[in-house]
Amino acid sequence: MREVLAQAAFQLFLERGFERTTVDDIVARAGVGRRSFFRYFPSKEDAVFPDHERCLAEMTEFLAAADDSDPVGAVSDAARIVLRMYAANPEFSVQRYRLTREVPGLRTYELSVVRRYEQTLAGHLRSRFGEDGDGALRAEVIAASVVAAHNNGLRLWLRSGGEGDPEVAVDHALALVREAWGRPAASTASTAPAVPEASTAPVVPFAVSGGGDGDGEVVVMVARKGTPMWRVVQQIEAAVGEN
Amino acid sequence: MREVLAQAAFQLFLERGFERTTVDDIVARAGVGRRSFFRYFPSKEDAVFPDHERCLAEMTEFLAAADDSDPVGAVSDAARIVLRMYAANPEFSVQRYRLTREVPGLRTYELSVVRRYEQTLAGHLRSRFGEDGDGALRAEVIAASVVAAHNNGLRLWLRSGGEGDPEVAVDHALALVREAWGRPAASTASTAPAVPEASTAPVVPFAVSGGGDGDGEVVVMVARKGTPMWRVVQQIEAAVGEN
DNA sequence: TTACAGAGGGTACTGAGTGCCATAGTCTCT
DNA sequence: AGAGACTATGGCACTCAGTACCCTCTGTAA
Repeated sequence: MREVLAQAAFQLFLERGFERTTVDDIVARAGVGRRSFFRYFPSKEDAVFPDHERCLAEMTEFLAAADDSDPVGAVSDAARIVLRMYAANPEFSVQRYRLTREVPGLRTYELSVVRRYEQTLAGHLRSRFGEDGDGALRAEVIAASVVAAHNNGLRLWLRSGGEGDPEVAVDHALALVREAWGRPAASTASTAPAVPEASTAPVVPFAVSGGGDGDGEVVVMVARKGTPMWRVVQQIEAAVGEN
Repeated sequence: MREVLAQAAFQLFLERGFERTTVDDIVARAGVGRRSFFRYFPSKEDAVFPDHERCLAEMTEFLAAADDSDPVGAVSDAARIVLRMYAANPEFSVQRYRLTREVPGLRTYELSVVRRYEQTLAGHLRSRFGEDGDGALRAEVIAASVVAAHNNGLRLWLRSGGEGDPEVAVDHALALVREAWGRPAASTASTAPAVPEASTAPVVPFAVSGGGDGDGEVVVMVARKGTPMWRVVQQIEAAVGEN
């Protein structure tokens, strides 16, 4: 039934476009009641990505069983799981890609899906790197890199119409990431110098009327050297105005 | 009017929550017609992020004027523009952060905003790296890394309640990215293009010696109203000093 | 047979977002 | 001053996604 609905929906989306297809249209073609649609898909967008939940679960399971010795390799392999899901149905994936490119609502929805993959990868890396120090930072940056690399290779394949093997492009992209992050780089983390807090107002803005029309007005500011940048900007924004 | 609506909306979101606030509630509090709301904000979510459009335009402008010698440094500095927008209104940013964490719809919306920043950065890198070979790949991965690093530092600051200087965490995070992807060394602040614009210099900084030790020194700046924020900041950074 | 459970269907409602038109203020040209 | 145009705003009606509530049907166990 879920399958029937997903297929009916996808057909209609290709025929009339996503926005010009109502849920009533979908359930009419599928021959079911409108209420049933929302039983199987929380939203209209979900019908376009019917298999991501399963794929996400698969990735989670894979990472839980992964070897601890090479976390970056593990998340790279986890990303390949997603790739294979796409590669398993080239024509569907390509059509969906074209559809998603056209429809802003679907693009946004896809972002939230990708984000969940990314967070799953980041969570795994975090658990290996540790939460403290730069562990969380490295985890998130590497996860983002892996996802970006994967998506680059995947899009390359999708734009080609689903011809050939997508894994070669993705492998190459992931190799580039591994080259940058894979080896344990000597962290030259220099603890940033603490900026002293000025108790007195660091910035004193004056608005001075200029030519006569309000637009040529000039703002004069006085700041102490060493004032934190954000505090200066805060004052200036208030003075210069948002326009 | 836009401002009035945004404030009324944000108040109500904090009071009753996002979903439990209808557009009718907002326009009632703002004292305007319902139709006007959608004139200023395409969707209810947009009212929560009223300044991202301007910030994105600012970033685009900044990158268009950026030096070609150090693309990674340029996109890092571009990311700092976003940071400063958050830092300019700490209490608002923190409240919005907490709100966004709670509401799935807002999280998704924020993702689409972040994505646009990322694509802007990637576009700039792509134009410098070249589209061919690994140029596009490197551009997208580095853009994703920069965004992830920026967001990590930003979230750290937001979770702290907006205390202190967010730039130190973000600088540190961006340094980690630069270490992995950028060329060696090159402090970010020192690459700031030194001045410029003989025609209409928007900012004229003066350093005036103060007490005797260099720390009490005072800087006087003059800016025309309507000057792009990033240009002002650029000048001030050169004058106030990097730290 | 009744009791029950679970899948699907139907109806009415809320609320976001849009299209269309009316009205008021402002600017310009003569 | 007055006609015409342009812009900002309000009002109204409509579509459609998503939800709450209740109904029917079917199969199973006692």
